[in-house]
Amino acid sequence: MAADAHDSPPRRRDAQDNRERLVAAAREVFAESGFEVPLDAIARRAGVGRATLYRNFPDRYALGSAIFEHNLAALEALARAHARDPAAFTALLSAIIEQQIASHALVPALLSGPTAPDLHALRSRMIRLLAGPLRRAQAAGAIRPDLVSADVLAVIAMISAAVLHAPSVAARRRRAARALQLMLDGLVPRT
Amino acid sequence: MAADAHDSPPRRRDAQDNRERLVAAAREVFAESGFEVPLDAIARRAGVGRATLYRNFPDRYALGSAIFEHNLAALEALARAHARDPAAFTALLSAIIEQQIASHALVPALLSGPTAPDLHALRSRMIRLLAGPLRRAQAAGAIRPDLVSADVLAVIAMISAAVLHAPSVAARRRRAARALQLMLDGLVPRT
DNA sequence: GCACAAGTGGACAGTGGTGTCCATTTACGG
DNA sequence: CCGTAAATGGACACCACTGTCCACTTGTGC
Repeated sequence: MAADAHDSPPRRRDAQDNRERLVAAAREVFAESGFEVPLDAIARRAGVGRATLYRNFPDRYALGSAIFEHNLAALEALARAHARDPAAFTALLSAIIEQQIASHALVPALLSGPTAPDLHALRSRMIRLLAGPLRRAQAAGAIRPDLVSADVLAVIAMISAAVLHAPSVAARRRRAARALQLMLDGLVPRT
Repeated sequence: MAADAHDSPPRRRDAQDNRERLVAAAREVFAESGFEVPLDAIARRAGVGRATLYRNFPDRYALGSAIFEHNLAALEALARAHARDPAAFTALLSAIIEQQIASHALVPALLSGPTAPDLHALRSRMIRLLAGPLRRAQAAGAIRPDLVSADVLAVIAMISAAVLHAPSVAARRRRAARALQLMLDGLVPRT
């Protein structure tokens, strides 16, 4: 899972560059055209041949994992930064949505059934990452006590759905904010 | 829009039967395999050739519209039945979700951008259908007063997303109920 | 610089879905 | 019954995407 740099003979610099370019291109293209975009487009955007893409990532989900991995590291850092903050949970939720707006890869990766092998590990990390903040938010009375991990994944999927078909990034942000507001407050008026 | 039975020369009975079989098959297949299923599968299920399918419905969305039309009629009947009930809104919401569980065609049809021509009319009917019950629910204090039509479509999309990847119809129902509960009450505890 | 392996990308065949065409079948009116 | 036109469905050509192969190019250690 973290055996990158020490046991295999070091890769050529250009090869490593291409790999990074591919991940960056994938993030962009997924954001523009959704997760089901043809892989051709990603290779073209990265300025490499198809073969290079397939050599680095056997399929679409491997690419998704790479992006997901990257995002997850950022979220874990954020969680550590808010280690004692009862508002960490909602901050993480916002960050996750923002990532979804930027890449469109996270949620399909999160939800896809048993399609993906290592993807399951990433999903577990995501759940583990949220467990602490969720518990703290519940203890502080900020989040309903009956909310469980599966609910949180569902909530993420739900807000993503509200965002999906928006025409622009700005529109996506607006809709995400509204959806999060409705989700937190509920449709039934308070007091 | 409702010029079916009087101006064109009456169609042959078998042709009409086939058309109905196709719609029924489409509803089943969409429910089992999602809206993006190959049209072959629908023709096979209906026991007709591909050409017959294409003659009746130029594309996937025409099929979606036909199902949608049918569902919408049922919802309009339901709305009339609850014409004075302040709980009509939530009843309609539940019914819509239930339809989505049963067909998977409604929400993609509702959301798809400018892809579809007559589909826009159906979406408008849906919004109009919900407007009255929404206003009544708001007047009764059952639904937050700032909720607008666009929000309602978003809410429908959100709950559908929570349901999408469930392995069975029973699981879908369970998840739909939970999502609706979270949506109505909100994630933040009450009182 | 040079040799050599790592890496590349265009070309290629395979696959699955779409939409159309036409010889044959089937319902309907007389 | 029979003639006719509507209707059918399998065959066909088409297209987009996938995944692999191999002759060539490019970094890297000496």
